[in-house]
Amino acid sequence: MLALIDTCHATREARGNLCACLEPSRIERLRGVAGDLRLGPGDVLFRAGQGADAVFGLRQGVVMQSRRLADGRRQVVSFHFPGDTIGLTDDTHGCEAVALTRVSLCRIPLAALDEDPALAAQMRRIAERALASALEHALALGRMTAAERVCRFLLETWRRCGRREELHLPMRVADIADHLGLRPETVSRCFSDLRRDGIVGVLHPDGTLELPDPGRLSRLSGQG
Amino acid sequence: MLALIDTCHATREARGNLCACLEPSRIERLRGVAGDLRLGPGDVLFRAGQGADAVFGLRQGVVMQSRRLADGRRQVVSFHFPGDTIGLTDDTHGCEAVALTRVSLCRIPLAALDEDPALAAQMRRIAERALASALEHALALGRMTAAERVCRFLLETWRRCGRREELHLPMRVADIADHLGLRPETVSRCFSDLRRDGIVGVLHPDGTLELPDPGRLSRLSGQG
DNA sequence: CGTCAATTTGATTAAATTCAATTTTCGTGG
DNA sequence: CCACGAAAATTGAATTTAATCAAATTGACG
Repeated sequence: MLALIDTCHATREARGNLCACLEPSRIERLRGVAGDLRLGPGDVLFRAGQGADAVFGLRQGVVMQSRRLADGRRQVVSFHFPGDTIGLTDDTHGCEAVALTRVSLCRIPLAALDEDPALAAQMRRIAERALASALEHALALGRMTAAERVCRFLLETWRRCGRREELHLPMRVADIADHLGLRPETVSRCFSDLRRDGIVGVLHPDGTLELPDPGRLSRLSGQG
Repeated sequence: MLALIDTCHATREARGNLCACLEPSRIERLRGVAGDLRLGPGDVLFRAGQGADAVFGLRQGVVMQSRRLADGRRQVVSFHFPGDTIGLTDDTHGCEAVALTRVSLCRIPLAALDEDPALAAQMRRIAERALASALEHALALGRMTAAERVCRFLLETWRRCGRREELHLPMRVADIADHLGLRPETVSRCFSDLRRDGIVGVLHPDGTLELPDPGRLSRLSGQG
């Protein structure tokens, strides 16, 4: 567990790591309450409607959060990558969280927040960032074309995964579609167009996609 | 100012009143730091990009928050009604906030949060609710038809305004359209259809709309 | 009463969905 | 290692929804 929290701390990013803000002494204290968790592809971290008594720091792997309307229509709320904090909600989970790959998380009981004001403050910052990012996403859904949404998604994911040459996308096309408010066929067509124009490389069977020119993606994503 | 905070406290709702959670002694302390603010229609509370050093409790009136893409496309992020807390963000405002009516607010410096853990905790709850509501909205934008979005908007606004027989809608059709990711013409057509079917009454010149049967609206809003 | 802006309504167009068919990928077992 | 079957992704054609363009109506305000 010691190693776990250290790794969690090492992954620190401006984005939203719960431990990122804490001084060593605080982290020391956190060790006592944080739990370890490992999941495989398809495993459920929590379900919609379930009570929330902890948040999770994602160390390794990719997690997807989604909601459903009664008639089956699905909205994929977010994809999470290492360093992200998952499970932030008001007493009851509104979404279901599923692992898309092998995943390793550390579990932080909400009770720990009441005991540590610095942790609670960091939690608020994370909630604020999540809110800002949800509003950005709403702007994309409400005001961007299909092509723009796909470009923005790739660009955003690229940024969040460390701006490497290649992107690892373990989710299915249908998941991306439900994230962007589109149909899988539409997402597929957008990918094909981007490939044809040389803006993205081929999508390898393992989910790896090459991004030769993120700058061009940016221009196509409606002033991202 | 005393009366202001009392009113703010009196407006308490489960929804998101900053003062709602506080015991009288806390509120007493808040009096020392909270400021009063009054705006008229069209006045700007804050702009996008501006640093955020305070949040605002809305006592009276309606406030609209919006963002813009570089090419002019606009997303109306939210409408706020009495009892709401406005201005929650990560250090810099991502939206512009404008008064749609005469508005009265109390201003709470963020510094006050550092001094009062209970206030900070309430702030976190408010951020979490705002996040949940932003995700709901994203679901609507991504997965609902134009008619469903309009019904959901009316229903949601009706709930937030105290479930009265009539609804006060001081915003323009274009504002609702930019909120729902639609064009004004489309929103207008949806309203006309609802009127034709007797689901809403006439929209009076002062912005008042009668809602004879919220239950039917609910059924039309995609399992709202 | 006249002007301007906002809304409403109508006709046409464009974008994305839907339906359908084909190809590719992936897991399983021979 | 290769063949087979199921699931996913891709591509094509038709349809639907909402956007766009355009005109008429309504309402606010001097």
